[in-house]
Amino acid sequence: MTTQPKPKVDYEAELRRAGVRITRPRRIILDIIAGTEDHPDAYEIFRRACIVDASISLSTVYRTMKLLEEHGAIQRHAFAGGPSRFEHMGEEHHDHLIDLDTGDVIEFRSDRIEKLQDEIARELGYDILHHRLELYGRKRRKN
Amino acid sequence: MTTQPKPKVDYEAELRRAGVRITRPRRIILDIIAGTEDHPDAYEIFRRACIVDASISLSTVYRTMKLLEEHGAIQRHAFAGGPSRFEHMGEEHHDHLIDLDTGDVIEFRSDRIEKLQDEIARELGYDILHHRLELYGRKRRKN
DNA sequence: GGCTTGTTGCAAATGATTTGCATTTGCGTT
DNA sequence: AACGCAAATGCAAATCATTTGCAACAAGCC
Ligand SMILES: [Mn+2]
Ligand SMILES: [Mn+2]
Ligand SMILES: [Zn+2]
Ligand SMILES: [Zn+2]
Repeated sequence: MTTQPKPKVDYEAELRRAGVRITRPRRIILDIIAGTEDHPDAYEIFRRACIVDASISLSTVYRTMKLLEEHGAIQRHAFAGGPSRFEHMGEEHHDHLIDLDTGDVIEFRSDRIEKLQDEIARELGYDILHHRLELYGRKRRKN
Repeated sequence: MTTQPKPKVDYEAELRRAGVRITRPRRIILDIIAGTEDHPDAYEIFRRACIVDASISLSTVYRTMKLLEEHGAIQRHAFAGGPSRFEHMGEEHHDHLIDLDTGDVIEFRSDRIEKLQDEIARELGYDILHHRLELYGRKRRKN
């Protein structure tokens, strides 16, 4: 009955194609992360999944997050001082600004920074496989 | 007896001034982090401390790291998939490139990236208190 | 040298995440 | 539609990094 806002990608088909069994818990978890724009942690996903099916276990959430991560369906973020948080793999890469007062996570993207990172790595003789850029701050006092 | 390569800052005096008691374990740990240029984790610091005084406990290492961090004497890094690692607070800020094959940590600094970060935060209405920029990569294949 | 209070070592507690295992289930096959 | 088997699940117990309670101990001050 609960219809998710049309997901950009059909993860279910994609995973099935990769030989992954689509079980009931997996489908539920997949719908949750495909249907949200925030960055929930494992326990929050578990909580939301329980609303749909109270028999789902936290272990399965963890196992599924790892599986989805390995298949490139989701991304894991380890923000400072908290458990891992997840989000569906979006079309375009972005980094995050964390509001230290509210905990809000704001997404942003800077092609210039991305480019500079590549240049730096190149100069050091490296190829970047992935990176992590997080800004931690608070709302500017409008004085 | 063990003389460290002249530390840039006299943390001991600095801490004492702040009302922190300089105990034997603290002095030993302080010497270790002041005298190294790498990024050891708590257990590695514990191991090195034990060479000087086998009675030091891991708890004390953890407690001391937290204390030193609060007093701005050291910096804590939580690189992907491992325990926290520490380094003495250097004169100038820098970010890190982690070699995924060897685990080596390479330091770098880009004023342009630092500046862009500020601009981005400003545009979003934020002031950055601190940030985290880590590049994960591997040596470029010289082909 | 003794006093007061912060510090230590040790063991037990925590929080996040993983894992062993017996039971269940997805899904290609009959 | 029922079978069969490997893969997935739930639950409890195990791990890992880090923290904490508490009694014994030691820094800094008179
Ligand atoms: Mn995001
Ligand atoms: Mn460094
Ligand atoms: Zn980025
Ligand atoms: Zn930086």
